[in-house]
Amino acid sequence: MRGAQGDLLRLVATGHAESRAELARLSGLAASSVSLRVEELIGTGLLVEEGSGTSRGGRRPRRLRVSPTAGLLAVADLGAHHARLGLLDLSGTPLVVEERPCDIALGPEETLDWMAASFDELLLTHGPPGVPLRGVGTGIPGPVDPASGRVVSPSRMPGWNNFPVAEHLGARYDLPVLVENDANLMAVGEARAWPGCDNLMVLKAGSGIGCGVIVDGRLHRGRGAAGDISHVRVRTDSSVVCSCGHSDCLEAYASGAALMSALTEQGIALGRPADVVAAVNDGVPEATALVRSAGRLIGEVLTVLVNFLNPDAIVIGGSLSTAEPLISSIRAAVYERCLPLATRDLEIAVTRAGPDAALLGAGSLLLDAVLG
Amino acid sequence: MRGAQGDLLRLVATGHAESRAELARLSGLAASSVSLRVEELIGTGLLVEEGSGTSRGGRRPRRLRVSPTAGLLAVADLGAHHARLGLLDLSGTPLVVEERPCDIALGPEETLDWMAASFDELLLTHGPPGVPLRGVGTGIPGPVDPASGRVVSPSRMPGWNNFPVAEHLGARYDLPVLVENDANLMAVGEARAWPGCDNLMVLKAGSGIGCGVIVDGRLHRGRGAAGDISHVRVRTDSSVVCSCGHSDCLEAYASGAALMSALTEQGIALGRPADVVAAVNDGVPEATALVRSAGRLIGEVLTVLVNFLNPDAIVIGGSLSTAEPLISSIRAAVYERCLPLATRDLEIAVTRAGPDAALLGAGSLLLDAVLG
DNA sequence: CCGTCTTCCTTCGAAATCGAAGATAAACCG
DNA sequence: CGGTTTATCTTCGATTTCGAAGGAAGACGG
Repeated sequence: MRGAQGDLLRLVATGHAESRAELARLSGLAASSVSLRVEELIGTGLLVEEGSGTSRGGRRPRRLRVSPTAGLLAVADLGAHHARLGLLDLSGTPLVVEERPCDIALGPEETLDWMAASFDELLLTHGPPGVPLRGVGTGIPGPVDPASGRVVSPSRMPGWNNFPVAEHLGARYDLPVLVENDANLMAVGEARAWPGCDNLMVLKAGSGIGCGVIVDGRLHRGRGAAGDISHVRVRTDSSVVCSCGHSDCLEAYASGAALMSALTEQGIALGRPADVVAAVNDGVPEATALVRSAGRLIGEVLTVLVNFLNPDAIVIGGSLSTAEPLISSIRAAVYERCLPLATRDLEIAVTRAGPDAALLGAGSLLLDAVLG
Repeated sequence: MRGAQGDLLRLVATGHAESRAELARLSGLAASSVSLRVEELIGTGLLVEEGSGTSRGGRRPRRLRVSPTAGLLAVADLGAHHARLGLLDLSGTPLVVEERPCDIALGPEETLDWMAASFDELLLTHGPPGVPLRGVGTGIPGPVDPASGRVVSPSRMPGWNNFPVAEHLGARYDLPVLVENDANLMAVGEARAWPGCDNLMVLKAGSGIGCGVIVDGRLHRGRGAAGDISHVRVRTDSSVVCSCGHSDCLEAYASGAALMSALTEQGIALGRPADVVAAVNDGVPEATALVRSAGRLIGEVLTVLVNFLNPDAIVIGGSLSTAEPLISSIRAAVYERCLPLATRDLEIAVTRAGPDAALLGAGSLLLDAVLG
């Protein structure tokens, strides 16, 4: 699976190429070499030829696909109280996705064991027999050091600090293991849904506020902590001290958790961020006003970043992203205050990849590891 | 100069490789293939063998250099009232650099003609005879569309809006032509002086405030306007309307132009930003106070970007960068307010490449075009 | 319906690249 | 000072990759 062969397989798996001719164009190899390699890949059962594609004026291409029996990826997206778990084939297509309640406060060992048990269960019930598991990946709602696969100073994951998640999973699975921040995975997942957009900011608005950054088509990690916008100081009348020790952090005003506690103070008790959206859709004026103000604050922070990064699109996901007032007030703030040059072709939109974005992103990154 | 040969030449020219062995390691080619190519490059006179390097425990490498007769690059860095002009050899080493007064307000044609005449003069007086000019590049103190080489909505370049600078130069020189924003060029120039730092923010503090961004070792352009931080809203007591139409932009408080006009109001009239630095060094308290406050404002804007981009270093250049209070107040603001995770290994330092950073950056980018 | 055009894919000799083995040259060390 | 180690560079047969030419399959147009 090494070298040129991996490249070709990757191009097919990611949907960038569907025929030998496309592979030749995209890989830069000669058409003859592509044919040779593809023949080998079909021989080893990783690729299959499946009917023919649509003609572009000449002979129809013979469509190539990654074999459904080539392997499976087990991926998860851990949240504070819920996790999404799924199985993907090597082209990143989900076979099954489930959301289950869990509690990361139980600590890393227990949570990861539960995750592994859930994977085993999914494989038993939904995994086609004989298809091998080829990689395991999970998103974490906190900072992750990409090199070591450790959780680093998470703010809301008691007991996880410095825990070697990748190592722990690696001991159980003798396979490529991926551990990455959840917003980063979301960003990678969205990136595939935004072809032609090489620079993307993906905002995850849920209990917390996360952001993943795609630069030049690839996930930008910086030194590991890139994309953090939750502890930016915002301009407000009041003054709130955030858990990070500073005052007036964005997170303290605009995160799902902050909205819920503000609503509780007003006598409206809710259980999870999605309930805030429900309240907004039910026309609860307090909820709508709070969400609007959160959107404005988020938008004001984004103006700085839009001028600086000049992305093609801002994509908003997470459980709050279905609140229309949030999106429109973010849009208003960004378009009002950013440079025309930066907003001229800027799209601000909700997630295209949907709630499985992080799982798809995990699949995408795992594929690279598997085909390394 | 195409393909593998260009790659090898580039590695030597950029200083990444000095011997055949290093070339083999960095290019991924087999050592034997490298030897063949290098022999050819020496044959065509582009590369020369020059003595031997220092041993790393075994046989000493035979040091390779780009031939001084391989070609010249003519580069310029246009400012509002002064331009730096220089000739570089193909390894990006300056043969001569001069600063000359000029006035971009005369419009693009006149300014560019003056630039070309200056290049001709430099070539006559300092260019070794028989060495061909291989590329021409210039930095522009305003936004440049990288694809078309046009100036786009510059704020302080009357008559330049939408002028096709690259095309104009291309008509005069039948050579690769580079036109790029000056802060971007500075960033590229600094990047070579910061090996191992793949993510860099380079601040140009002069009459205006510019910023170039290096992500993953390469210049980040976004849609063409990336790096703009001058029109970010800052938190201040007073309220000033900026030339962009919004209020309280960073540029209106912290740029060299803003500092000069503030000092003029206090009865201290100065001619150029460097005079502000002189005033600070002379212990003029008004100047020092203003520079400190400018540094704090810049630093507060940078906190957002540091959390977001998580760079390896912030490099500060431009004529104000020699004012020590500016640097220290930027440092203080960033270290105080950023996440520990983001500042743990963050370096905040003044330019290593010096006043020629933009010229060196132009050379670096031009080399890519020449060896395309 | 039949020639022409376009695109896709394969065949096969030519050329580039690899990589193992050896030659060269210097540092290290008792 | 001579053997040992380490690193650089070259030689040469084996392998991979290329690319021009041609075959295959369908679109297009009269």
